[in-house]
Amino acid sequence: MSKKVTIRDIAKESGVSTTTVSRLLNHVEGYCSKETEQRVWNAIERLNYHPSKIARSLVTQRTNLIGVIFPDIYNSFFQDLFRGVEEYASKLGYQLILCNTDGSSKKERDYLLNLAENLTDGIIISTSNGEDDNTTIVDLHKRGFPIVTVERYGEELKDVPRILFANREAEEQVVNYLYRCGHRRIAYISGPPTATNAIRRLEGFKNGLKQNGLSADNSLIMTGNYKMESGQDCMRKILDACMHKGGKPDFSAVIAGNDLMAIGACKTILERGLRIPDDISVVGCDGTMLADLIRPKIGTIRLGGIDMGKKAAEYLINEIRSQNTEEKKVLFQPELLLEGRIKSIET
Amino acid sequence: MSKKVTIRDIAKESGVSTTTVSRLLNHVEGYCSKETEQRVWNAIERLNYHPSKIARSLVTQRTNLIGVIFPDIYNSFFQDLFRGVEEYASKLGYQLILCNTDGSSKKERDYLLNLAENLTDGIIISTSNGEDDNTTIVDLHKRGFPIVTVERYGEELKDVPRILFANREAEEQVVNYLYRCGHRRIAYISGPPTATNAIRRLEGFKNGLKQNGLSADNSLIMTGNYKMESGQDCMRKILDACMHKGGKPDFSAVIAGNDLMAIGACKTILERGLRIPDDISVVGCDGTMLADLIRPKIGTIRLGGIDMGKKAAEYLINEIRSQNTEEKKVLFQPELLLEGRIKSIET
DNA sequence: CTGAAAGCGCTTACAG
DNA sequence: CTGAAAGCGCTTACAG
Repeated sequence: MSKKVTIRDIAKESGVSTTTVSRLLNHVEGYCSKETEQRVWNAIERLNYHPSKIARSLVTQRTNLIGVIFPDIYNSFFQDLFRGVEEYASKLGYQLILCNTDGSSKKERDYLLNLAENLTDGIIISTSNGEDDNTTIVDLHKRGFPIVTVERYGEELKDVPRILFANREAEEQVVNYLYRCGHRRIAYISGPPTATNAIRRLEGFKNGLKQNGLSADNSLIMTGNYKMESGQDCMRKILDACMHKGGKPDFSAVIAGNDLMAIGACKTILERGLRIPDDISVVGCDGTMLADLIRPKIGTIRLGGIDMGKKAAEYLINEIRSQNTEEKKVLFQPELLLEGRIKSIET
Repeated sequence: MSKKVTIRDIAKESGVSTTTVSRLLNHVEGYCSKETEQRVWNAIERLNYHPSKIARSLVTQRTNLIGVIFPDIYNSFFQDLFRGVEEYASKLGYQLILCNTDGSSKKERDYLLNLAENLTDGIIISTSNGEDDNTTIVDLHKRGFPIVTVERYGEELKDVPRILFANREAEEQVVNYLYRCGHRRIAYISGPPTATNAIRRLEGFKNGLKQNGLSADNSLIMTGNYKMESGQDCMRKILDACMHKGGKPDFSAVIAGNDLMAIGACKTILERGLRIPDDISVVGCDGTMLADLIRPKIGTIRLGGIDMGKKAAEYLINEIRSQNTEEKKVLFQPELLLEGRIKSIET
């Protein structure tokens, strides 16, 4: 790489001090005659000068970098989240460092420490999609490092700014909707029991049953791991256990903890020669493109990842700029996409 | 944020010089007695010291940051690419800054300059999915800045390390396969004519026809924009123009420039009451999860985004470390996923 | 085995 | 309107 052009070279070239060049670069007004200014801009152009962000950061103690930590770039919720953060943050001059953890607590911890102490001005960390270890987050927050969590739960996080999704309410509403459509026996395929949001969704499902005077039947509830294959497997087990003599299932709907498992369930249902939604209505969760693309369409729940990302960025940047110290906590409400995707049953 | 702990504090605390602390931190061997070393580690632990990456970068002139620029985080090819880069680069201690351009040349240019001159040690930039402006890339490369391109074409890039996909060959092979299955009239839905890879795929399609003694029929070729809706639209137009009296189409297969458009085409086909693949076989391109998930399955072409990402990272890191100055150019070959997804026609 | 000192490329009080 | 100088927190020849 050809010799680096520094602010000194510009100062020399245009016959001013580095102070003046720096002021111009940072648009500090009123310290420079128009004529001098022009000379400096010319020199910058001529030498093709670009100030070093690193050097600037060392003195300003800000990098304008935001760390975003999540477990899985293939998951559309996190894609949405990233887009939301980016949309908000890029307008304010921040760039994003994206860290993929594969759900590993160790990676999560490494990234957190790595990004926190040095490199970024703040961090947005979402759920690990598994068992969340929050100790490092709490540590950092206590030390005053700007950090915002998304979909992480735990009493220890109560002072940390956070973005949450109403998981329980979401599944309750789905059950209510199904009930109104005449469904009385509903199966459930849960995400991994280590993931808080999976637990909450399952709780919501059970609450929903109770609210409608239905009782939970354990042979209709299976535990998967948020992957498609587990949706297939769980559906197989449920169908094996719950068929009427006539070859028809003794339940009329299945809810899965996410869209991928719901799609897995669909595969099994179709393989068994059953129809969706005529024999079984299927509802996923996440509002992914997949739910719209597959035929027949399945019901799903939109989480609003983009808006959650924007809000997370807003909270974080306020923290960074120490504005607005009021409590930062928001619960995002579900948007149900069920219309036309659920069979209505005469009751 | 509580007062920052610096290397000075550690030096003072453990009664050595900052030089010694620095050496320990950087694992420069043989400059420290075991006993002193222990004192230093203790102090680091006690004060919870984390060295500033920024300060280090200023003196070493390296940030261990790699910029990754692509147009669309929702596109699975770029997700694969990112994963590949990450897998390779993270092992060597690099972190990634991800920049989403939405296909905008201006954003692309801004990110390039922004990342290049200051922040990152090198950049991997993929196609913009539209008309690619390569001038900034060439500039940076000439100045000796490490940069690797993925799926960007143009004579001006001939000296820049690059990762390419055999777009032409891919579609040629698809046509050959379809021909062997007995297909004689094949429709094509192209990506945007501003995108070089779309052009090449279309060329490959036409080459394939020619190689098999078939002639291109313009009423069977439509231009979309890589989005699903355009696949639907194009398919509609083709069907409107090319139906036999009996309500059956006068072609037996359609190839789309990517999976999303292929899925759009499927929707239209099914809406018209036609069957896949019995009436029309469908082939996309990208090897996305979508192609496997939708029913009926459609044919597709795997690009190998993860491997391309790994190779890109390898090239880039070699450039950064000035190793291995031989020509860096590789053409990735397609892997066809057509088995069992194409109708065989008696001829 | 250890350290004093220069320097990476900026910004910013302070003085004029 | 302008600049000399200190300093951000490290690394690294150089000297011992």
